[in-house]
Amino acid sequence: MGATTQRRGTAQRRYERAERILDAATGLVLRWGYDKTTIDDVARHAGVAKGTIYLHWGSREDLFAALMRWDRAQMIGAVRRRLQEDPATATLPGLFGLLAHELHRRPLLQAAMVQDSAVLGKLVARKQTSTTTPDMVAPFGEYLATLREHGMVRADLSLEDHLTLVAAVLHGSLVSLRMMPDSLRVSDERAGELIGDALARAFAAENPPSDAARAVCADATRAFVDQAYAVARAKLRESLGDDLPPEEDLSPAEGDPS
Amino acid sequence: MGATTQRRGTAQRRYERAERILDAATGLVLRWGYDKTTIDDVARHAGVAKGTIYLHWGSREDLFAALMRWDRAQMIGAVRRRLQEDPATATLPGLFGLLAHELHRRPLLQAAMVQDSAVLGKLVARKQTSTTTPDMVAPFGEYLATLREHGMVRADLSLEDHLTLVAAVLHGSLVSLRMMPDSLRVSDERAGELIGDALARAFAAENPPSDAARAVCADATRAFVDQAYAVARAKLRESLGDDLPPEEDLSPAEGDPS
DNA sequence: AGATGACCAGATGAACGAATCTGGTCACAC
DNA sequence: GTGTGACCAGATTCGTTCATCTGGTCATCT
Repeated sequence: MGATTQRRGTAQRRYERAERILDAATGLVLRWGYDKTTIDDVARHAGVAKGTIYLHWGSREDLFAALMRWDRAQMIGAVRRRLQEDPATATLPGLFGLLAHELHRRPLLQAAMVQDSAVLGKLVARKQTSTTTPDMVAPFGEYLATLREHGMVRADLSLEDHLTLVAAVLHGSLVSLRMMPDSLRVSDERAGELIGDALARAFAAENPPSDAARAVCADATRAFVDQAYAVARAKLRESLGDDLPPEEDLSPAEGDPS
Repeated sequence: MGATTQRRGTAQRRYERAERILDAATGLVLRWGYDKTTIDDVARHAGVAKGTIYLHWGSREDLFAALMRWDRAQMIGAVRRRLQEDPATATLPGLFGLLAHELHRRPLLQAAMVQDSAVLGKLVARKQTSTTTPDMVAPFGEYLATLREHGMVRADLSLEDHLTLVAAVLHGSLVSLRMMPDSLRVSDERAGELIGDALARAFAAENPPSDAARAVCADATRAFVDQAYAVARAKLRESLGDDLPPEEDLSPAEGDPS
């Protein structure tokens, strides 16, 4: 019993330290850009020694890969939590609106999505970040198929059509908001609403769905997000190893990237 | 009479030469990028002497400004021509679909819109290209107001909302198409359809419009495009001066940027 | 009058060497 | 067992120099 407690204490402290390092790295990359952010800087801001970082990750590259995965897992986790808190959001518009909203709150993921070389520097050339996550294409296709069977979305759009529109709208909203003159800019919140709504309307079938269809859609939406979350967690575990606590032990800070 | 004919022949030849130069410059910028394209290169490809370019434009910068304006005027001209040929396209979805389609055919305007530094090089940092053309914001607002009065679009979206969605979707479609894996990519034609359709659905009012409303909308659409074309032409005239023939004397090649 | 291309001042880019920086290591301290 | 930071090889940066390039000019030719 005591050995188990001690073991848990150590892993918890390691995870918290990893988080501190990831937090520090995030802040510095956003401020100075990837190229200018050194391991030494990260260590100092995280309040650890430089060598300590190598206790968590084997190389600089691994640290920054962990960063993206961490932010992504947190975003999907936040969407999932919102879905759980408010069942009314378990719809197609709800899902896209939440996704857009969470994405708009995450400058690092935004930078990755728009391949912002000011932030990501050499990472841009090296990693061709796709707006689709390959692992999630098939599950998204299945989710859409479920919606289509229940008359929730138009039957005349292919998976490619759907992905094109989702990618275009999510991506475009990030960039065009930045470029919009101040007098014409809408809030991030509003942008999220507009995006969710526009996609929902673009995909909506002619006839209003039945209540039973809505219920199936809600279940399918939650299942899809659960799956996305599981994939994101698995990826993050590749970067954090045993430092990542089991799912039920998430730290309270997760979901608030500050 | 004879002097007038001679005058016209000279101006026509000047305009054609200007077009040859602009055509050559376009091709080279797309191939080598703005930074690598020299005036000497342009002259050689256009089959004129280097000094001849300075008979049309005072500086390298002016030449490349003319380039963008030329392409833009051609795009809007093409949209306008399509509207005239097929009155059924004089609708909101028709307009956006045509715009998207023409934009997808114009790599230079695309590069400007997405601020592609591979193509535009130093021009990117210098000129903060907005996805909105300031001169066209108010006319677009008026066009929307007309549509709203006649129940053609939702009454709950502001001008900012509309612009946000238009900018996001047009812009996003350019970028995300490039980033989509080959197996998932749709054709440019299809992308244009999807975009026009999505925006139309996003903006559509609840109730189907009357035939009278449709007619007003068609008139308003044509008037809006006419106005956009006039603005684009005025801008182009700033770059070409008297070399630009009056509107009715457009060369047959205009509309086919090849 | 109009087109041309050699010329030139200033800009650019490549090469080089020296100084500095940085990712990764590991002996040492606790 | 864990955390540390001095150390070091290689990478990067920066200033200097010089060769080459390029935008713009204008005397010359047609």
